[in-house]
Amino acid sequence: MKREKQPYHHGDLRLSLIKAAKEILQTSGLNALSIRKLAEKTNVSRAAPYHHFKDKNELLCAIAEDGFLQQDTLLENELIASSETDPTLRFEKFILAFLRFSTENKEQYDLMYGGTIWKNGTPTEALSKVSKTSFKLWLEEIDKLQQAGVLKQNVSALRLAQVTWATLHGLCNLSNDRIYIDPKDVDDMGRTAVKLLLTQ
Amino acid sequence: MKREKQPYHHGDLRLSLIKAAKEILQTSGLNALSIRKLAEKTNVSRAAPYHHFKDKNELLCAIAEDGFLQQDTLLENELIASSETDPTLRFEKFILAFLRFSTENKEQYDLMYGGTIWKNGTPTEALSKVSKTSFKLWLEEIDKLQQAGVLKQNVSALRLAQVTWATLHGLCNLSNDRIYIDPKDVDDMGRTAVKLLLTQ
DNA sequence: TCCTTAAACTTGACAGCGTTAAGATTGAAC
DNA sequence: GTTCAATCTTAACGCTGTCAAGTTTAAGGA
Repeated sequence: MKREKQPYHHGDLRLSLIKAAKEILQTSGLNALSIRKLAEKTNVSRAAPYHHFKDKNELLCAIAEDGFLQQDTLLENELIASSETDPTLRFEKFILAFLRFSTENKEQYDLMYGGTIWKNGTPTEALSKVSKTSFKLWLEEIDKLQQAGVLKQNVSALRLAQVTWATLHGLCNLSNDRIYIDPKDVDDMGRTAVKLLLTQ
Repeated sequence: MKREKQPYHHGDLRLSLIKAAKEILQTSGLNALSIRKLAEKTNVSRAAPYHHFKDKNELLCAIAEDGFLQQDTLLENELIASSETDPTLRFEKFILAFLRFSTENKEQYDLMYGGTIWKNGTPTEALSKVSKTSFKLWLEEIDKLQQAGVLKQNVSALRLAQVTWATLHGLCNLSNDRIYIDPKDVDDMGRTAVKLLLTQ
């Protein structure tokens, strides 16, 4: 399949690549995401993407970065729009919104928090930064809840944030990978997690 | 690099392949594990492995299966040998042993519980079976703890087992992928998780 | 207006991967 | 001793990420 005639300069290839990549991720998963298919889909040669990303890893990092921004605004909006003041319900809302994001963006979630990027120790500077910012959002929320007395106080806020986040992350993984959990139970599981973590 | 002269029939190639694969996993990670390298390491032709495994996925499943058996006996021994009767301490022991297994066998753990096999919905029959058996071990332990009153009773045993396991799994992932957690804190994190989950 | 330059893009090539088809070798069973 | 199925071989296909070398083009200075 030959490419259509295109102007020699694409215009905004970088953005187009990310957009196309996200589409492939949604419809066909990470395994199906290759630079070459991406190039074809963007009507550009195999090597063109390398003028915008050092290698495939950098492309993946850019997608993950994009995911963090999406997720943060989504969660912030959820909290602001809700105007929920009861801390317990606020906590539950946050958790359910997080779970929903992860199930609606499985593959991108995987890229954001999974081993593909992190295990090999190859996150971009930019990605490292947004991921930390994102965790800070969670940490602050947990801190508020702890001060409001709905979460245990015999552990440090950092540890509390880490462990609660691990719970959430574990649920997302179990659901996305379909191991030990039926995805349809995920909301119920989220509510159970809230129950468990609350100081009675 | 040519292969040494070897007898035409290897003897027990299937086992040798799994053994060699585990070595590569430990030393170089999943990315470095290819059928071809495996064949070379086993002094056998590229296509030979396909007489023992339908495809690469089946090989990976066999390694994961092996991991479940290892892990189960390790955890069972830990519990039996300990002769710890205090439920809380018993719980902590179990959790710490689990975390230790995951950090000492990162890549195999990833294969056992990660998306590589499960997300694509391609676990072997045998693998599905041992993984369920393994979860049952956890479920029984959690059930005992709930009946002993150290875990909350306002949720079903199954849900409790799933959520606590998600917490554990989340910690393993965070530590192995080195995101949000410094691996050296993992034990402390495990103890924190225990504190949080206990009714108290 | 022309020339230069650097960015964006191209083709061609390389090594590595999983996998299959077709044929060779062998130990074991009859 | 012959047969037969299991085990293993080589050769090849199409896919992948990546790089080197050359081409096109937009933009800026003379």
